[in-house]
Amino acid sequence: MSSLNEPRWLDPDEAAAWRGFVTASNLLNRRLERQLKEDSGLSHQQYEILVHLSAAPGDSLRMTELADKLVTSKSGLTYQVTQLERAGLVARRSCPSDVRGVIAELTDQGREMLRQAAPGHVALVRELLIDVLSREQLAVLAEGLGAVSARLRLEDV
Amino acid sequence: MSSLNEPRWLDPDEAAAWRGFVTASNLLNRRLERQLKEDSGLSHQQYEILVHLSAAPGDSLRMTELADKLVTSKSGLTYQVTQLERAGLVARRSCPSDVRGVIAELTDQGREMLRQAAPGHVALVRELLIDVLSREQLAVLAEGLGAVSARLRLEDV
DNA sequence: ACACCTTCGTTCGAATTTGAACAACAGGAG
DNA sequence: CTCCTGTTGTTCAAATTCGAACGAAGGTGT
Repeated sequence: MSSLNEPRWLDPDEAAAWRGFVTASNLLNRRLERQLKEDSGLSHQQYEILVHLSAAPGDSLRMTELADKLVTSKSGLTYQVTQLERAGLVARRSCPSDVRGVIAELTDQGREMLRQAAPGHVALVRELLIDVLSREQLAVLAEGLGAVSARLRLEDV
Repeated sequence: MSSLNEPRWLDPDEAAAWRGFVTASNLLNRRLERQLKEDSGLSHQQYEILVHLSAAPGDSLRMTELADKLVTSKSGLTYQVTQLERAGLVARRSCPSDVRGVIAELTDQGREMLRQAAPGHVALVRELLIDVLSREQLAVLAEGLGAVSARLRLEDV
C-alpha cells in the first residue's frame, strides 16, 4: 500500500540520465554563451534567432512562429528582436495577410554576421558534443529527445 | 582544398541530435519551471539548491561547491541563497576551517519544503522524459551526456 | 616574517527574462 | 452584418542572471 501515496522515485540509472541531461545542458549553454559573446558579440539566443530566420523561406518568420521555434516567451522575443534590429541584423516588416502580424526578416548584415559567427559555433558544438559521442549515441539522442520534444509540444496546445 | 577553411558542418543526423537536445532542454525547463512555481512557489534553480543540499553530508555545502554542482555563477548563487534564506528554507553558517567560507545549510523548513515539492516534480520528470524513453535509450543518454559533462568540466579548470 | 598569487563570497550595474495586462485585429457562428 | 472568442505583438514592473571589481583571507616559496 506504500505505492498508493509514495511516488515512483528515480532509480540510479534514471537519476543518472536526468542529472546528466541537466548538467550537460547547463555546462554547454554556459560554454557556448561565452564563445559566441567573445567571438561575435552575440548571445546564444540572438544567434539562434539568426539561424532560424536564415533557415526559413524568405529569411523571414512571423514573431509567434519564431517564438515557438526558439521555445521562448513572446515578450522575450520582442526584446531580442529589438536588440537585433538596433544592431542592423534583423528588420521588422508588417505582414501582408494579417494587419496584426509582424515579420522579422534577416538583413544582409545579419546574413553576413551569421556567416562569420557560424563556423566557430559549429566547431565548438562539434568539439563538446557531437565528436564526444558515437554515431549510435547520436542517433539514440536524436530519436529519444525528438520524442520528448514532440510529447511536450502536444502537452499544452 | 575546401576543407582547409570550410568548417565541418553538421550532417542531418548530427543536426537532428543537436536541435533535439536544445529544443528538449528548453521545453523541459519551461514546463518544469511552471510546475514548480505553481505547486510550491519555487523556481527550478531554487529547487535544485535544496536537492543538492539535502544530498550532501550534513545537509550543507560551501557556496563555491554548491555553485559548481548547480553549474551557475557565484553571484547568481549568492542571490538565490539570499532568497531562500529569507524564505527560511536555507541558513548561512560560517565555515570553521576557513574564515572566508560560507556554508549554506538546509533548515528543517527547507527539508519539509523539499519533501512536499519533490513528488510532483519527480512525477513530471518521469512523465516528460524518463517514461518516454526506453531503458536502453536512458542508458545511452546517461553515459553519453556523462561523458559530455566530464569533457566540459575538464575544459576550463 | 615577507611578498605574491590564488581563492572566497559579496556587491554593483547592466542586460535579460518572464507573465500579466492590454489594445487591436482575425475568424467563425448565428 | 454582429457578437464572441481566440490570436497577435507590445508594454510594463518585477525577478533573475551575469561578469567585473572588490576586500579579505588562504597558501606557498623564500
